Amino acid sequence: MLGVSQSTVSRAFNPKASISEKKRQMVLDAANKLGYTPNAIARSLISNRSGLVAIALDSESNPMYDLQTRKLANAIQKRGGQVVLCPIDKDDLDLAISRAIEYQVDGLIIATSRLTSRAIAQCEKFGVHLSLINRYIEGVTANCVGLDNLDAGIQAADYLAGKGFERMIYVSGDAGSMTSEERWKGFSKRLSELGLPAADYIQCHYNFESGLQAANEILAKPHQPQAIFCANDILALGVIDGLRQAGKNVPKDYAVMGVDDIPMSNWPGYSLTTIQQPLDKITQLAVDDLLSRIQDEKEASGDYLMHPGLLIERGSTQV
Amino acid sequence: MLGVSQSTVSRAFNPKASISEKKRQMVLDAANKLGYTPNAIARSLISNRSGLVAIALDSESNPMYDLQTRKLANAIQKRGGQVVLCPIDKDDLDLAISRAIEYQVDGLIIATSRLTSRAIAQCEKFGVHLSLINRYIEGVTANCVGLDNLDAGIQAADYLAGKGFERMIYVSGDAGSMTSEERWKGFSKRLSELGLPAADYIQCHYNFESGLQAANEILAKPHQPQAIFCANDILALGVIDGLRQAGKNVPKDYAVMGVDDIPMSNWPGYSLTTIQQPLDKITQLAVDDLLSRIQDEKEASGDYLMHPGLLIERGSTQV
DNA sequence: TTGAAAGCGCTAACAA
DNA sequence: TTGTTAGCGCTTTCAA
Repeated sequence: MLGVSQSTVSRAFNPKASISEKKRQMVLDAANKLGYTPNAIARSLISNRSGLVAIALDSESNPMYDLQTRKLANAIQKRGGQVVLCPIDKDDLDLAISRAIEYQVDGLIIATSRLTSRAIAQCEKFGVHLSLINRYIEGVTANCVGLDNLDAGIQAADYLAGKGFERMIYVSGDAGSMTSEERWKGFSKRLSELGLPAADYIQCHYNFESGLQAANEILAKPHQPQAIFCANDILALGVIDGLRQAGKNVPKDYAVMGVDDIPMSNWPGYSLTTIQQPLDKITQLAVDDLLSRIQDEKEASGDYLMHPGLLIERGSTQV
Repeated sequence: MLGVSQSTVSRAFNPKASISEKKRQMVLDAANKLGYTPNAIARSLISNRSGLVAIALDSESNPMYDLQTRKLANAIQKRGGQVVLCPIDKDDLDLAISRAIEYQVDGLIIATSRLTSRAIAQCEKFGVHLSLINRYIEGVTANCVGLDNLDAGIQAADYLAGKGFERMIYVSGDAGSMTSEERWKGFSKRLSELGLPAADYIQCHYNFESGLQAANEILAKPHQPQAIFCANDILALGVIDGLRQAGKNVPKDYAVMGVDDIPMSNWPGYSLTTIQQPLDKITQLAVDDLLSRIQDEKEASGDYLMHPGLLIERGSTQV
C-alpha cells in the first residue's frame, strides 16, 4: 500500500477515468514492481461484460477453417477481446455453447458448425451477440459476412467458358450447405445464359476423401466432362488425385478448379485454379462488427455483407 | 423464488454438495424452466479457479498444430475445462500471455510457440500450470509429453538402411528446434552404428516452401543421395514437389520420408512414408496431467514422457 | 481529483 | 440438510 485507495488503483488502469497523471504513473509503476495485474474476471462480474468471444469449431479438421480460426483469433485479440474455443462435439452439440454461456461470453462466431437451433436460441436469450461467417440462419438475429457465392459460381462459369470448355460438371459440398448451393446456382445459371449445355451435378462432401470418390463417379459417366468445378478446394484436390490415380492427366484430360485458395492449392503438385476468399477482409469485418455491437450494446441489423472472390488462375485449368 | 436460499441453489448445481435429492431436482427443474445457468465467472472469483486453460498458438498455420489444437480443445472440454486461445503475435510475444493471466487461466499448454522467458516466468509467478508438448524449456517447472524424437531418428535410419539405401541426407527443421535436433541425433548415430556413410545435413525450416528450396539444394549436391529423411511431413511434401518440379521421380530417383503423419501425407499424390506421432495419446496425457495438477494444486514433477512413433510405410520409399 | 461504500453472482464457513 | 453471513476483486455512484 502506497497510501491510495482501491478506487484510485482501478482508475489508474482505466484509460478514460478521471485521475491525475502523476497518481496514475505512481500506481502503474508500483503495479509493475509488485507484479500486479487487474483481475479481468472480477471486472467482468461488475461490468457485466466478459470480453470473451467464442468461436464455434467443428471437430473435423479442415485447412480453410483452421486458417479462418487463426485469423479470427488474431483479430479479436488485437481488438482487446479474448478468444474462447467452442469445439462442437458430435455427441453433444449444445454442450460447448451452454458452457460458453456459463462463462458469459459476449459474442459467438459461427463459421463452421451445424449447431442446433436450441443452442442459438440460448445465445439470443442470454444476450450473446452472434456473427455468422459464410452462412445464413433463418430467423436468427445475427449479422453475416462472407464470400459472394453466387458470384463465385458465375466467375467460374465465365472463366471455364472463356477457356473454350463446353461439357462441365459441378462437384457439390455437403447436402444442404448454403455455400455449395449458391455456387451451383450461379454456375448453372451463367452457363445457361451463355447458351452452353447444362452442367452435370455430383452430390458430395466438403473433404478430400469425397473428392477421391467423386473422381471415380466422374470417370464412370457416359458423357465425359472437359471441366470440373468443385465447391471448394479440398474437394478439388481430392478430385485431382482421384483422376490421376486412374491414370488421367490434369489439366490435359480434365480442367479442375475450386473455391477458397487454401495453401495446398498453391503447392506445385496441384497448382489449382481457384476463386480466392477475401479471408482477411471477411474476418476483419466480422470481428469489427461483432465487437462494436458488443461495445455499444447494439442489436444485429441482420445484414449479409457479401464480398466477391478473386479468381486465381493456375495450372490445373491451363493445358 | 420458490422458497429456497441462494446456497441451496448453489448446492443443487454442485454434484458433491450435501443436499436432498428432492430439493436438488426442484431447483434444477425450476432453473431449467426459467433458463437459469450458474455464472462461471462469479464462481471462479470465489473459488480461485477459473476452469480456463490457454493454448498458445503460433500465427503461422501448420496442419500438425491445427490438428493438435483441435484435439487438445476437445480433450479439455470433455474434462470440464474451457479453452482460451493465446495467439502469439510476432510483434508482441507477451501480450497474449499477460492477457490470459488477467483472465486467471489455470493452465497453459505450449505446443508450438517460442515464447519469451519473461512470459513463462509470469506464468510461474501467477501460479499458471504449464504443460509442454514436444519441447523442453530449461529451468521451467512444467511437465512435458511428446514423441520420442531420438527413437524416431533411429527408426528412420533402420528403415532406410533396411531398404538398401546408403547415401542419405537429413533435411532439418528450424534452427535450434529440439525436435529436429533429436531426430537428427538419432538418425546420424544409428547410421554410424550400422557402418553406413554419414548423412548429409541441410538446414531448413518447418514449412512447405522451405522444402521446395531444400529440393533444389539437394539437386545441386555433388554426391546425390538415394534417400531423404525430413524433420517433418510438411517439409517432406515440399521436398517431393520440389524434386518433381525438376523432373525427378519420387520414389524412383529419391526415397523421401518424414515425421508426423499429417492428413496430406496420406493423399495419393504424395503417399509419404512417415513416422506417426501418437497424437491422441500425447494430447490425452498432457490434458489429463495438466487438469489433475490444477485440481490437486500439485506442482509439476518436471517429467518428460516420451512416446515412440509408429513407422507408416507408404509409396514414397518403395520403388 | 479522490476516498468511502455498495454490490456484481457466487461459494464456504458457521449456525441452526 | 438447510439458511445466514461474509467476502472473492473489481467498478461505480456519491460525497468530500
